[in-house]
Amino acid sequence: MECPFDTKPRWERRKDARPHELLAAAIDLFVERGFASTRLEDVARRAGVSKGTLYLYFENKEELFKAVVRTSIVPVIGAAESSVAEFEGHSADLLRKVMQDWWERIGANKVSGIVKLVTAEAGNFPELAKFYQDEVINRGTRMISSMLERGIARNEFRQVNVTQMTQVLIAPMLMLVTWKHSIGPCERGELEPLAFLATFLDMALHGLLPATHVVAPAAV
Amino acid sequence: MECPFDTKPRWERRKDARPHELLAAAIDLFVERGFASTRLEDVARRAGVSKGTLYLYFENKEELFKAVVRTSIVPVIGAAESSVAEFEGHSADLLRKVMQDWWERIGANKVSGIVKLVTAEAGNFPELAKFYQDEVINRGTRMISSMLERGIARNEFRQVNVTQMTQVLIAPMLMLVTWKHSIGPCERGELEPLAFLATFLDMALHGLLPATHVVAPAAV
Amino acid sequence: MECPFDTKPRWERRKDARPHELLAAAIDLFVERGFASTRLEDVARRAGVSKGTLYLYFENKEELFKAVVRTSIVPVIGAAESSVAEFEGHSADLLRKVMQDWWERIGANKVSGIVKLVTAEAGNFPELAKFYQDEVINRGTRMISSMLERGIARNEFRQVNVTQMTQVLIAPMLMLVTWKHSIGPCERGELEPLAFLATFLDMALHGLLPATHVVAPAAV
Amino acid sequence: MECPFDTKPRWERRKDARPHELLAAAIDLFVERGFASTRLEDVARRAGVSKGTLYLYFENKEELFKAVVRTSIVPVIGAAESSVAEFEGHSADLLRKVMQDWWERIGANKVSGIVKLVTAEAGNFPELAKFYQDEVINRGTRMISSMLERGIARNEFRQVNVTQMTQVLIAPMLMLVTWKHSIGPCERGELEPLAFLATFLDMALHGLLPATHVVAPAAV
DNA sequence: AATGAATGAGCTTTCATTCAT
DNA sequence: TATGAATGAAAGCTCATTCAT
Repeated sequence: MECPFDTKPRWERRKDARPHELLAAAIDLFVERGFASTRLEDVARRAGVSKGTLYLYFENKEELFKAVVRTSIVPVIGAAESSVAEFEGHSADLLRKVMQDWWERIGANKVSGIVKLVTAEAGNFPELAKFYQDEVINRGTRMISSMLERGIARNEFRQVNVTQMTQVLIAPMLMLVTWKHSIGPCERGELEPLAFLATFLDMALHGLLPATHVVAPAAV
Repeated sequence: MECPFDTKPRWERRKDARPHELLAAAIDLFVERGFASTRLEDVARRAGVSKGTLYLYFENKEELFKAVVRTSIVPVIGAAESSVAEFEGHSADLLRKVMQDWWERIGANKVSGIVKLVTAEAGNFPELAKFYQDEVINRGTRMISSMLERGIARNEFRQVNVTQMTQVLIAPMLMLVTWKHSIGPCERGELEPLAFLATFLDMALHGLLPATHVVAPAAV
Repeated sequence: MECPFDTKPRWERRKDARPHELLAAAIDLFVERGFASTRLEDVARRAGVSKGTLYLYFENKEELFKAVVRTSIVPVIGAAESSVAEFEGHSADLLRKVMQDWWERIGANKVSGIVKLVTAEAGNFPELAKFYQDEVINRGTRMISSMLERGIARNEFRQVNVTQMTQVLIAPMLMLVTWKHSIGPCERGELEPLAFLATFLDMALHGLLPATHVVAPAAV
Repeated sequence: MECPFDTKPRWERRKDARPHELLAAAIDLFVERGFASTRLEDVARRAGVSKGTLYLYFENKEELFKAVVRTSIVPVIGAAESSVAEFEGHSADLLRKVMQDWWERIGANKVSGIVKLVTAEAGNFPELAKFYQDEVINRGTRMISSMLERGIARNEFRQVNVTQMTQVLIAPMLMLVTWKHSIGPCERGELEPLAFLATFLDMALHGLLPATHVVAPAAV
């Protein structure tokens, strides 16, 4: 006789869990092997389902990848947008907060591998590139720019070139991610990410804050 | 008098030119599509030869790639090593020179695509990763470290942590390359590479030069 | 009522039958063309499937070949081992039985082509050679030797050199197989295999049986 | 200053030697690797010439192989034919002589590899098969048959079935060759070829000689 | 909803043969 | 006569996607 509880067939109980399990498996493998080299069969196996099942939930490999981005990265941008919209303090502190959140939710996380993957393979998958551009880069860029504009409007930042400064702020994140997922693992002398970010922020704020501010140089 | 019919031979014998032509085609395609996605048939076609011809000059795809690295990147490292060995002036100027040379010969060049390719795909091709590690990363790292040690020995630099500072100096080059070959092309607001490098150098020298020194922001 | 249009599905799902069908196709083609010259696409086509399907069931060409050997030859050795272990009569009769079984299950059969193939190509495929050595030759040799030792122990055979006599007993089988799959088909005057085997057995028993025995020429 | 003798350019002096050198290289490689697996480039290299040169002397791979057979095997058949035509003694001695000559000039020699190669690959190269059939097998068969007929005509042999006995006489040679070039090298307990041939001859003569003859059994 | 067998285009590599030099 | 660069048809194997069950 079987246990009277939990008699529902497993697949039924799991109906809602499937997409999560598949996405979790997908993110792992995409991060490990990149987009082109990840085999859908492996994703399915890691999620404990068959290849066909994967196609019930995701139209194809690209849609699966988009879903991974949508669940792992886009929400972080949304949160950052909210931070910018709702923050009440000094813009320098807002900037610090946004960078710190990025580090916690992406940089230090497995998800950073997805960011690196896009920089690595976007060229070969134009549709993915476009999707990522629209959903992540443009929104992220806009968010950072709006943060700068807020600072300028409140006279907390100098009248810098917003577009260019936006790139400068993105750069260290991009670098950390590239480092972590390519050269980094081979190197002995680690690039200490938090110290690096701090240095970068100091440098950036040096260019952003009105002249009267004095910033102590950070230890790299 | 020429024959009025199309007398073009089925092929032309160009033993000496072939390797160059093939390497040129290979570098173009590797940069455009990456290692895995580059088809040897396309390389051959672009060089104006057949698939088989390529194999007369390069044992296989990996060897072709190594040859590309050997001809396009390794010599730049060699030149930098010589610079470090032979330079007579202040170590800060040496540092500037090395960075500038890098920018001219790699960063601003198509070759930068190869550097980016390696960061993108090394994980999937361990033998290539090892080759690049040995021939480029280790040598490059050693070269930069020796430059720092020279500065310290001559009391031109402070007693910094050489290993870590080496990474910091590599980082902006890595970033420029990543930027240029992934996000960059999609962006409107360009990251101005020379300005970026200059900023980085200033920041680095700020940490390197003895406290008494006053450094005017340098134009790279 | 059947649909009057051609409703044949693009493919049919025959999981259980496939391995057999593929092995049957493989054995035919291996026997016809040898190992190196057999194209997996042809094997697949003969089995009525596509190239890819073959790889669902066999990891690669060598594994396919091993599977052919395992299903067609190895069991015959197993059966012979059992015969030797269980036989109760005179060792000369056991020897006759084993040779006769070999003829029925291998020599007279298509499978003999596999034996010939191995002698023909083992030199070019060391891994296959090792496999066949382990699974067939060593086991077969041991089986024949044990048969001889049984005869000697029971005083039914003379104290011959077991190792050498084992080779002698293998030789005619090898010859028949070589003959059948190379010179034989071209020849008009057939080598009558059964008569040949009988002659050989008589000769061998002449050397094996104690002097006092008188053996009537046996019909195998 | 150079030696005044031997000033002719090497290629001129070698003009006549070329075919020999190529044939020698070809026989080595055909024996080592078989027909299909032997690369003409390797043959050329071993002969110390270029691939193109090989094609000056031999139309293609098959013609090269035919030439190998013509120089290494056909003459032995010719010699045997002469023996049969000119021999003056007892036919049994003629038979022994022919077998012994075969052993010395083919069986014990590298050339035996060519015989084995044909049994191994004839099926895949019909034109070679036909050539070998005409030049070697048919002539060889005829030669052996004529030897038997001579014996019968001179009342030195019984009235046996010539066709079948011819096959029986070919068989041990075929077996030795197969053994030597496939299973043999793997086996510990060597099949002693000369003893094996002697046994076979005794057995054959037992069937050939008139009843009054008494033949001592040979030690296998 | 779930499965996994089946497909076939695509890619790297090999080598007999040709032919410009 | 001699060379060896160039060709291109194969062949083994992979994997995203489809679809009968």
